[in-house]
Order: sequence, then C-alpha cells, then structure tokens
Amino acid sequence: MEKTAAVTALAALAQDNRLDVFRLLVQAGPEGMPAGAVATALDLAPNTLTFHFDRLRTAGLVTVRRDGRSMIYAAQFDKMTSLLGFLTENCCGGAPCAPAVECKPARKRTKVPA
Amino acid sequence: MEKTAAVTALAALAQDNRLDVFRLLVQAGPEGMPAGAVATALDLAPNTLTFHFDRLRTAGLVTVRRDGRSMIYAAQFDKMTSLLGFLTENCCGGAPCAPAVECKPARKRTKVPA
DNA sequence: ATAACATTTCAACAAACATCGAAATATTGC
DNA sequence: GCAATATTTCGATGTTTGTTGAAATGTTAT
Repeated sequence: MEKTAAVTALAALAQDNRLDVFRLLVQAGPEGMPAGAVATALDLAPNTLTFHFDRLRTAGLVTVRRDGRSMIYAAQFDKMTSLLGFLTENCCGGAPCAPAVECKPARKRTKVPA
Repeated sequence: MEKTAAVTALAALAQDNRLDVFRLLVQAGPEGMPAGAVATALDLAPNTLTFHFDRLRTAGLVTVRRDGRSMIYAAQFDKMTSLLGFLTENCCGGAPCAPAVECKPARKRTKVPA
C-alpha cells in the first residue's frame, strides 16, 4: 500500500461517525447492509451518511451495490488488512517485529441474536 | 483503548507530514531524535513541525523530553500497539480473527549505516 | 549581560470538513 | 402514469485544519 492510500484510509477512519459506520459494516460481514439500516442503527441523517459512505468508498474501505431501492454497503476487509499491514510494515524500521495481521470476517452471520 | 482515543490517534496519523514524522520517529527508535533533525530530514518549518508534534503528542503517539536546547521527540510504541489492537479487536465482530499484534523497536540502532 | 541557537507561541488565513434542509434521482407497487 | 420508498445531489454554513510570518521563550557559551 502506498503512503497516500494509507493517509486516505486513516483519514476515513479518523472520524467518529465514520468509525462507527465502518465497524458496523465490519460486524455485518461481507454481505453488508443497506444504507437505511446503517442510518437507523447510528441515528444519522441519510444525506450525512451518504457523505461519510463516500469518504469510506474513496478510501477503498467500503463497496456498494444496489439491491432494489436499497444501496447495500459492505466493508472491504482486504483494504483493512493492507492498512494494518502498512502500519506494522513501517513500524520498527522495516524489521518484522510484528506477526502478519489479517482482518477477515470470522464467520457468516445469519441474523443478530435477540 | 477507547473509541475517542482511537479516533484521535487515527486523525494524528491521517496527514502526510505527520505520518512521515511518526514513521521517522519510529525508525529512530525509542531514544527519539531532536525536533531540528526531524525538521531538516523532512524539510518542514519549525513552527509547522511543532504544530504536528502537538497533535501526535495529544494522541499519545509521541513523547518529548528536553536535552539542552533541543527537544527530543520519541515514538510511543505502546500507543501504536494499542491502536492496532483496537482496530483488529473491533474487526470481525469481536471474534479473534487476527493474531495479536505488537509494535516495538526491533533493536537498538547505533547509527544509520552509510 | 549579551549574543547565538533551538524551539515554541501567537495571530491570521485559505482550504477542507461535517452537518443541515430542500430538491432531485432511481426503484417498486398500484 | 402516479404515489411511495430509499438514497443521493446541491447549496449553504459554522468548524476544524495546515501553513505562514513575526515575536517570544528557554538554553548555552562568552
């Protein structure tokens, strides 16, 4: 990962609402969830949310696909992994002081347990 | 680590010059290096640099101590480690999908090899 | 005490950011 | 086609950010 990409990704995560959004998407798993669901879960105005989604998407941390009238946003685990990689890679002067880190969904989630 | 602290740390790293500064300090090792040396290495105005140091320090990513008329800045490896921990911890819905990451200086550096 | 050096503080300013309200765009069902 | 739903786009606005120049502070040497 290039430094510019890292800065963009870090900036995308360096905001309260956006960090919440991203973490919610991470927990939602690779299938993602519709924008409206995120909006209600985090109590954010839909247009504000779009703004933040855009930032996350530009950073490559999130992808979108349309499903009917809903837009389904999903976390991009690969990008998260490479960001972590970049941070640890440039840690310790390039010497491998940390084990490889990978961030991928633990398992497929069906529904949130009541 | 709390979310607020994470956001602050991420914001501190989410800027070109600051990421450079931090990485330089990381490579300098736990003994750190004087502000002036960082200024020349990265070609930054001293007051601008102070501004960025402040941000890093507020985020807990850096510490200062005075040595004569120089201010020695050093990376705070622990903080970096806990930031990485926070990011991986909240990855995958709390399930441990990634091995523990630690970021500490590889070894003591004497001088940069020519 | 004075001069030189290293760094910080202060005030100012353009640029980017986060949020809001209103209007526009797509999609579905009638 | 028309109304309803889901989301985005646009314009405006207050806030934060990054940089600069000038002045102030602290430290060392003479």
